[in-house]
Amino acid sequence: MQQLDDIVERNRPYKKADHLYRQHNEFRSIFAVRSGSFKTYVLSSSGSGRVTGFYLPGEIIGMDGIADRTHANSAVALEHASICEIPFSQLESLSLKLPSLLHNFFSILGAEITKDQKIHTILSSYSAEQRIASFLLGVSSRYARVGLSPTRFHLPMTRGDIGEYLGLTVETVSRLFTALQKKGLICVDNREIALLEKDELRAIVGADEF
Amino acid sequence: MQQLDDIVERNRPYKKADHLYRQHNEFRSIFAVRSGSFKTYVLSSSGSGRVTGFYLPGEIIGMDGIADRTHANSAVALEHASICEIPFSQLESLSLKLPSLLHNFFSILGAEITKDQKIHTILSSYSAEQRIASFLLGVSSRYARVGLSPTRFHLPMTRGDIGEYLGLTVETVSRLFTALQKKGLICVDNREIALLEKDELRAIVGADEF
DNA sequence: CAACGATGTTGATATAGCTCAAAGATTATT
DNA sequence: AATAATCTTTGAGCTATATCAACATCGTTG
Repeated sequence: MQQLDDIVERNRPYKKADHLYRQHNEFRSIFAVRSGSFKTYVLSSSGSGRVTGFYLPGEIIGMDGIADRTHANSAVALEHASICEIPFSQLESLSLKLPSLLHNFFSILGAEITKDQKIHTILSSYSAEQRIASFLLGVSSRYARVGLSPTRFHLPMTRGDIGEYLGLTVETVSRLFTALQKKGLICVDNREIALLEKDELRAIVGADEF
Repeated sequence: MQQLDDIVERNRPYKKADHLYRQHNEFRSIFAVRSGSFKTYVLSSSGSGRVTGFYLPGEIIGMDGIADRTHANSAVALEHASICEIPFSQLESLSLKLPSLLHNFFSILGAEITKDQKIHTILSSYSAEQRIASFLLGVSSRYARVGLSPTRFHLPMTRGDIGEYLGLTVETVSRLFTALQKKGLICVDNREIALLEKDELRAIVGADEF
């Protein structure tokens, strides 16, 4: 643990809209979010970006660069944020000496794979309402993991970001937030969300997740 | 290389519809496809499965189990197939001794992550026609990688499988195959596909892929 | 070889979510 | 404080794709 701590660099804080890295940048490090949040996105050649992920405190960003040593996404802060930078080459060499570190790191990579495959299922088979319900429950349990409230939280991203991430338009996201509120399942005050009826949200998603 | 070879187990061949592993099975190994092909899928509680991936010769299956030591998908042979089984715990301990093996393995995991994120973009923003074009070009370059023709190939999966994978219905997949054929971009004879105008397919996809 | 189940195609119709538009709310900038 | 820019909401109409249905083809098995 001490040895891992030694290779970690605590960077300057990032403010909203600061980039952690950009698409095609050389891959050097992965980053652990300490506070705040980031989104990753790709720019299609037609200009319009698509959000590929959101990263909340305690989560790891940057694994999109491991394969070909070039970042496939850009990563940008959604609000004031701070991170720990972990130089990949040092992580790699330290892994060779610390089996438990290697094991943990494999788990982190595996979790990223499992997470991405779950989104595949969501995008290929869920209705708009199911996507939103699933998204809210997902954010909820991610906040819970770091000791924050799973029922009342702040969304750091715009409706547009959520839409891009879930393959929906802004308008659809907005309408569904309103609709879920009318049904009494959530309470929306701009970006402040309260999940009032988690079980009903789970019922909407249907699958045995969360 | 010899040491890696020593831990690899060459299993009995699999025939169509044989399972390599099933959802919730304990994770023990990853598998390299030697010949034939597999699909991975999840069963939603509502019964209907969703295909999460196709695996062609030279590709690695099973990384969905690394995170929590339990397979998140099932994997089933689409045709006669053979694999190499690589017990994960042995791969892990061998990685500690062979830095280049570790490095390669990280690259493989990274490539899986990059691939899954690309599908995310496809599903969240491409039209049905773009999805099909992208899928065909993807299969083409994957066959090319193992020395097979990138312009004439056999699809081992059903239209239904393709539809589930791309978030489309069977009917839409079928109609688009017909439509692309009418435009003269591809030639379809049941599961035999010829890509006649790759550049035009690329133009449909639009992005700078392939 | 006949017959059955699985797969593939095509057509007609329905609908979920998109597009376009406009106004209101919030946040950032001067 | 005023203004601009961005974000959010709501409405009306449209369209890409789903759904439903019927039939054709393929491949397997008795």
